[in-house]
Amino acid sequence: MRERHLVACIAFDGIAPFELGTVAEVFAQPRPELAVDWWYSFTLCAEKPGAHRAIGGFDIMIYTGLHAVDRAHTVVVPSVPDVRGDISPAVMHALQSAHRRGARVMSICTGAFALAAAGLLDGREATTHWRHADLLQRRYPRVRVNPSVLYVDHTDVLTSAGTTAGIDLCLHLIRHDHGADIAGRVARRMVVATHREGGQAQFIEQPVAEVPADDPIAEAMSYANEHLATRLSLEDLAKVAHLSVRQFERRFTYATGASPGRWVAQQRVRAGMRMLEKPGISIDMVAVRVGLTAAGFRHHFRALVGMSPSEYRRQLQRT
DNA sequence: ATCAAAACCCGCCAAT
DNA sequence: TGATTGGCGGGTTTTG
Repeated sequence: MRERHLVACIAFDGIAPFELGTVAEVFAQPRPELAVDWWYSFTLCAEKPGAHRAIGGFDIMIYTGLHAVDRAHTVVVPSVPDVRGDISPAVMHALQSAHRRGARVMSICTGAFALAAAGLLDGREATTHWRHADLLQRRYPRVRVNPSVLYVDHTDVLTSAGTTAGIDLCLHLIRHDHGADIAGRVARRMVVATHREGGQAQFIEQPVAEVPADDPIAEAMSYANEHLATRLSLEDLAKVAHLSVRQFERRFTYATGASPGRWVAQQRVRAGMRMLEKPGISIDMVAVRVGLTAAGFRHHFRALVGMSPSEYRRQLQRT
């Protein structure tokens, strides 16, 4: 058992409970079932310990001051209450010295404003909720704001977009710390998508779960997921949904943000990715299992993941 | 790596 | 009258 990995999360008055909850769920929840040799130790802290009002009108009692940040290996800022307001000097200083010490500093949603105020994003690419991207850019011109990704990872500094993208970033960190297999199991425990790539457009990707279960589109989606190895033409899927091809296309795109063909290709790559995470199965075999030729699988994999299947697999070994 | 054929995607629009 | 539907054309993407 190596030294405990300390995660300090900084809260403010007006804290966003969802973002905070995300971080707590990922890092504070004990995971004995994972059988990893270390896990995180989570501390919620604030400049002034005591009751802090959360969005929704309830109070969160915080017992620890910013000194928790001084010992943390990872510092999280899940949101700031006012994107136009100033960050207190004490918080800025805590972030700066944590970063100087070599701690990882990450933000979710508007938390990027705190990182930017502390100067940690100067000259670097960063993201935040798309609604505040313009303001972030205007207030901190030296930050290269990219509003169309889910998260940006600079290893030492990480930023993520609105709300659920924070989950993606947390899972991304777990993937880095513990490997894709563990990250996938945590994701499955949380019942969220295993792996949404950081580079994906914020608007395009929508979880399947947002489609009501009795929706014909949802039926076509689960049919597709269960029959990835087969052909799955537009016509097939439209038939499953009991819709005309044209209407199916239209409603599918409306429901998911992606056209049927693209979505199916994505599902194929994702399924292939999960298979690649287990050693032993050849890439050609994976391709067949997800309904693509080897060349087609490589092609789509690279387009979606940004690296070849073999690179992806090699990268997992190194963790 | 290249290329033709097939499939997909989406604006358009007449018919419900 | 406004919303929904579904066929068509043809530019774009995928496949083999």
